[in-house]
Amino acid sequence: MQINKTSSKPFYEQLISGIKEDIFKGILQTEDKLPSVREMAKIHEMNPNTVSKAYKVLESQDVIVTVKGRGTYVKANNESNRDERQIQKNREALLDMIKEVTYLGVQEDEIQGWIKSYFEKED
Amino acid sequence: MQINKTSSKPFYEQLISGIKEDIFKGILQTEDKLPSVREMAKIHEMNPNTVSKAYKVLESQDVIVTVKGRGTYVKANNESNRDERQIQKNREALLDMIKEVTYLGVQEDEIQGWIKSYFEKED
Amino acid sequence: MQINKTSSKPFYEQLISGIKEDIFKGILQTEDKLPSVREMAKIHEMNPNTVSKAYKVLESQDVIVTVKGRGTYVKANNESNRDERQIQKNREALLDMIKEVTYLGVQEDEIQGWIKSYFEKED
Amino acid sequence: MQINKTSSKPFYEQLISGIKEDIFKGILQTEDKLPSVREMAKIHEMNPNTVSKAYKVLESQDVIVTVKGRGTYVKANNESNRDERQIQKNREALLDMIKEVTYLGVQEDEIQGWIKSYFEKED
DNA sequence: GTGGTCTAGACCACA
DNA sequence: GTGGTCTAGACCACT
Repeated sequence: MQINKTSSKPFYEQLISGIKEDIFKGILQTEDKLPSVREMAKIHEMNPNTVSKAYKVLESQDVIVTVKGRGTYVKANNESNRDERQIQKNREALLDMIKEVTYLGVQEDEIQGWIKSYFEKED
Repeated sequence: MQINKTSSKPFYEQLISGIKEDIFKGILQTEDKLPSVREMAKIHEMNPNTVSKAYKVLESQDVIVTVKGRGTYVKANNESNRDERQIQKNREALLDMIKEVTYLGVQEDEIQGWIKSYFEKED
Repeated sequence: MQINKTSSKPFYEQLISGIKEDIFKGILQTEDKLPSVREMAKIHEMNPNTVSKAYKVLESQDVIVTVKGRGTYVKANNESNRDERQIQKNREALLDMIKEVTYLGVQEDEIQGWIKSYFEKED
Repeated sequence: MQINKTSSKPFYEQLISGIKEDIFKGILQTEDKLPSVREMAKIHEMNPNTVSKAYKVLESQDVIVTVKGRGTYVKANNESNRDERQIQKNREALLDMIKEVTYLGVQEDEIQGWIKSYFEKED
């Protein structure tokens, strides 16, 4: 997982999506132990508070679970349990962006093309 | 155009996309005069400075022109003159967001569907 | 002389340079009578106050002279009487602009080329 | 960098060109951290909002990046990626100014001289 | 500590 | 009347 130090996206959000990505890709499996807050902070050269914040959010989203004195673990990946609120939020932001590029002169086909080629590359 | 006072999206950004949308939909035409800063502020019950900020951003994006002492006008939308740099930036941000929702469990079809229905609504 | 209604340059300044331009090109000769404030305002569809302001500035710069009850006339074109203050101001603004395009990646040669071709075209 | 409090040029614009100049001269290097908004405000005895405004413009021009909670940094100056649109705009404004000084009695040689000596000074 | 947003209110230039 | 600049001061999000 890479943290982009010059991105306008907050570190803690980058951490969150990074961890989710790792789970999605299978790099992190159910029951796997995550690095401790301090370790993770060292790895990415960031403030432990920032890592802590990310873990708290992930816990509130039922993605990980923290056991006092033992550490933090990946929860069973309940795929059916989509966070619709989160999705809705992202959907709106995405449509805003579509609006933006449309205004810049990009047509629907072109956008769909971007997405298609993105998913092809990912395979 | 509606300003959502409880949204986390700043007022001035809401104004910006609202105005762009109005132009895109043809509600605002080239050369049309926008409400004055003070009027717009009154309409949406916000501070003139906030409106001014939105207008300035739109001007820097070549969407409107503002002439001191006279007002603010919609600029000709020079679609042939695509700002590839700007498009590239937005394209990247868009793909980041796609990545994001993908990890939230959304499939490619679903995303393509969102976009399709967005463009259908516009017609 | 053309007044650009959507330029960010104030009308009265456009008028001033327009008149100076006409004098420089010989369209307006020494002792020629300028249109009255009201006429000029009608011609360019602007407020008489705006024309009046331009005339006042030109008068203070010794370019024209107003005779009460008779009208406004072009003064003897005293070429040696360069308005150094005005030139200095423009010189600074020009260098600021050079700084700007330099920052955008334009080299000295290219800029000198622009200017050269500008003067060639004018001949 | 000096801010001229009596100049008609707005503070924030003076700041913008001052910072660009520092970058161009190498005083500020890629990835360097700029003084914080509040520090910069203190240094030049101005309101933090004014500094903030300058930083925002510079960010929209891709000159700096600002990361919430961390500060503002000089971006890599991607010279190969010339923004032709922006250059075109400045070129027109520059030629307008040339026209202006020409009517004030300045000759082509003199203008070319200004530019030449500007670049010589920079070395 | 960092920057971002918003308000309120003053003063100026232009039409 | 229009927009532009600047200040002072409040509150919020992120590190």
